[in-house]
Amino acid sequence: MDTKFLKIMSRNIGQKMTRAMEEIYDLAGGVFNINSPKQLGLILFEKLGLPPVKKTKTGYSTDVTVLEKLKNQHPLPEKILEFRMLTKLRSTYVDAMPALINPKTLRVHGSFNQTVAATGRLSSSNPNFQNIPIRTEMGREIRKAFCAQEKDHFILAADYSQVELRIMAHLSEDPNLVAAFKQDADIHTHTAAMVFNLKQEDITSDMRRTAKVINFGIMYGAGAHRISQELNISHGDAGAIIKAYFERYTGVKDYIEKTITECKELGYASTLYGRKRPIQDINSENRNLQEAAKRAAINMPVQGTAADIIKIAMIRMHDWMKKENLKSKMILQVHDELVFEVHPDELELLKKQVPAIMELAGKLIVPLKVDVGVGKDWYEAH
DNA sequence: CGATCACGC
DNA sequence: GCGTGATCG
Repeated sequence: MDTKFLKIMSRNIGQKMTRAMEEIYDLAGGVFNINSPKQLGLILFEKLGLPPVKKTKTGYSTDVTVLEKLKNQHPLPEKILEFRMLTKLRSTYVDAMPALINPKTLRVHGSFNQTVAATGRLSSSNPNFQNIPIRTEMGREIRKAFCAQEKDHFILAADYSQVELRIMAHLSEDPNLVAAFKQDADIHTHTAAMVFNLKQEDITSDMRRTAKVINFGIMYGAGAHRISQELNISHGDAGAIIKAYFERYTGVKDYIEKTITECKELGYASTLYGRKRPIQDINSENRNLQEAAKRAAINMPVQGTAADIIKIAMIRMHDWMKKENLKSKMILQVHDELVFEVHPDELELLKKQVPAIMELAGKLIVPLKVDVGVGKDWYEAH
């Protein structure tokens, strides 16, 4: 860990927080606890009279989707979002990491839990290395603190490209999806072309974004309800897009139906390698419970098989590194990614062998693809 | 300690 | 869909 970097970052975020806080109190016309959704709800929806978009069990929702929708009506919601991002980054990551450094090793040693996630994934705790920010630039900066212990050593990150969709292609044997991966097409652009019945070169970035939501949604068993929320479109439009998808990817449709039927008969869903997850609620009388169980049943073979494959890769990686007496270390797993601390003499070897071992860990009817990055820290390695 | 929110894949 | 953690009340 680069603790000097984290210290500076903490100070910088603190300054931004103070500025945001002052602006928030100004816009709200008074002091309140910004971290309290309850107090914030009163300010937004009663004092300022903004329209409450969504409710929670206990009152007004103030989550990111709500505040995004209120952005164009009042300047406060955007400032709240900024403040929330800053506090999240500082309290969960920037200030938490240094406290977890082991004084003997000067490293942070988290736990990878093998018997927590129902699908067979690992989970990570104290700290959770599997949710270090990457999506926003400010968050991503935190990864600069995750660096090699010794000078001249490197961080190497290797991640499976679209592994879950490739597994869906294998399990469903859908000709369209299989062909896309055999051509190594941009899968979201490919799906957009299918759904909107256009040539790939005519796909706009907005259509691609829609297709990306659909691709992920399919693997989560999402229906028109969730898709409409994610894309901020009507329930009817979302339904039409899903219908178009299943008309083009009939193999995926059949596979999903088969998975649910089989789960109803057996009481479990399983991965390609036979790992089982009991899903009792699949035959529940309660509609909500049964629908949730269906989504879990659809997702288990995909998410669980990806977990099986990366675990096979990790075992083979360890055996190989031991046999070759390597000084480099496999240090993190992030569901579809492995991270290594690399001795400079071994860099070229690992750059070649790590993706090779990962790509061979699963035998699918479509190729597995692994992208590799190298740098002095986790930020540069991506 | 449940609820809410936000970070990741 | 699957997780962990900070914070509030």
